[in-house]
Amino acid sequence: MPDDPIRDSALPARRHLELLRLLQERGQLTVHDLSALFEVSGDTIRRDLDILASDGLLKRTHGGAVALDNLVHGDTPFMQRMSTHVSEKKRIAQAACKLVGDGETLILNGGSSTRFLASELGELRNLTIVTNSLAIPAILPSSCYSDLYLLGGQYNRYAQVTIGPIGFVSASSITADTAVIGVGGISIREGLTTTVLEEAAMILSMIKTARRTIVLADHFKFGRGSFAHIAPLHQIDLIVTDQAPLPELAQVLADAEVGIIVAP
Amino acid sequence: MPDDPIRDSALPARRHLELLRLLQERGQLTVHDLSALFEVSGDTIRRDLDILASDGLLKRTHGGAVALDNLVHGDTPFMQRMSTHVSEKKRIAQAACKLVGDGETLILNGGSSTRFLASELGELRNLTIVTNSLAIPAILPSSCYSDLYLLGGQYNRYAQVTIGPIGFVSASSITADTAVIGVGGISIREGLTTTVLEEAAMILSMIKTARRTIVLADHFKFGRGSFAHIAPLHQIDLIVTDQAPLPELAQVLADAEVGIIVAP
DNA sequence: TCTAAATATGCATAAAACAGCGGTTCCCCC
DNA sequence: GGGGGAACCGCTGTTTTATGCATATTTAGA
Repeated sequence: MPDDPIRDSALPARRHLELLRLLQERGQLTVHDLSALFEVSGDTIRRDLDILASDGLLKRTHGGAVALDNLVHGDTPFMQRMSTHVSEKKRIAQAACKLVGDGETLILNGGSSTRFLASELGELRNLTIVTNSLAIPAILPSSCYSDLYLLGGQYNRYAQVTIGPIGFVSASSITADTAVIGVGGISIREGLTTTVLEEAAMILSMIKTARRTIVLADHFKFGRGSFAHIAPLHQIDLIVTDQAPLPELAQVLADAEVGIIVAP
Repeated sequence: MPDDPIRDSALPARRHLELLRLLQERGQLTVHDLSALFEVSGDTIRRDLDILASDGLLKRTHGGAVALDNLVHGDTPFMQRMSTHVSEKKRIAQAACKLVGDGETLILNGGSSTRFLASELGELRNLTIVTNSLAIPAILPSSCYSDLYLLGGQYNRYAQVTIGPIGFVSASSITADTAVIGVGGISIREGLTTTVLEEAAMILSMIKTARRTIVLADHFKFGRGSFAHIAPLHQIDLIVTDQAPLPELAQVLADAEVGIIVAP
């Protein structure tokens, strides 16, 4: 409408951009405020937020939305990552559990996804687990493992992991059945990526140490690339996710012989 | 006294994030404080905490919640040791602190005494710390160290330590200024002893890696011998305790050129 | 042991979300 | 120029959620 000064750009996309900018600035938005600001109904705002939430650009809540720091360079508080997309990660963890058998040797890296997996392993028995996460030993059900090894190295306070070489545990080399890896992004051009540079090399070692590699990734990771490259896609065997990737990425994964399991 | 007024916390999710941030900062929260801070009823806070607890993001307690990092694994017999002779161990830790200077490299083994020491290091700066305890990184004041290394190895659930060779950290050998060691017993006949067999060899390696060894031991340890022998008394330099040992042991220690510091 | 505080449970209320409907606008293509 | 369709928007009634309050119960601490 020509009578409106600022809001004449009635395009929804414009409103979405403005909305994200505001969110970045304030950390949270309420439907009520936005409705007044843009002079549209609450329903419209609600629909906008739903769309943005389904794109993983914000976290929808009762009454509005809150920001989720998806900066590529990850100084985002770990607890925040633990508290976003909780239901997706839980479902992924439960699906991944079924891929593991009693008595296997697992390597787990230290991310929020692998933590959820660790807490879901209660049904299994006699696992041997190797990890660089200091949180996993605390939450891992003690009934599921017979041996648990922690990889030594420099401690990263934010991620609560150690970073170092993994070639040896107890002074001798190891081979594992399965590496279960949480990553920062999965994209066609960059492959697997993560936010912490030093961690990338460590994760690659984990992949090479294991006969089979399972990557845990919610669908928001698809198409995203963090700055530290871990490995090309063909180095992994399986991706467990909550929603199938877009056809283009799916095709590339198929060509690379990477299986995809979508958690129900 | 709440220096940080939370202004617009209309959204529950925002409150949850803020709450987790506070928790990470303070380690523990009370329902009462949070209720005042966010200006909502205690019931609401209680429900929030329940949700976050069910997501595995914190540990619920009577009256509030604690961070998972600070959680000393529920019902380990280790907790009993943490809660016995508390005042003695605190005094010992404070006295031992004064023996450490800024910028030193410390090796700490994983016992209740060294944990108390770790929590008292807040005044120091630029330490490099090497430990096999998974609890120490969680309680160590982040202001005191510039680097923190965790020794890898097999995880002992009860003591929350790793057991393995310490010769390498990040693939290269190390030398430390000071090893601070908590032991199970100090006796004339058996020297230094501990309860976990595998740990004994590891502690001896720590002692040999450091130029100086300080043993933390409350007076109940004197004359007691656990079954795993660590080293003879002459291998250490100092004992920090809360009460002087009996003359006979004191004489042997003097002959072995071991200094004794009695915490006031 | 005893007492005060904290929790659990049920309920009431207001706000927000959801689902469906109809109107409008814009664009594409005939 | 003019359908036809798709997207956008606001409205209405119903359902869900968040919150606070009252009561009974449990817990922690003196």
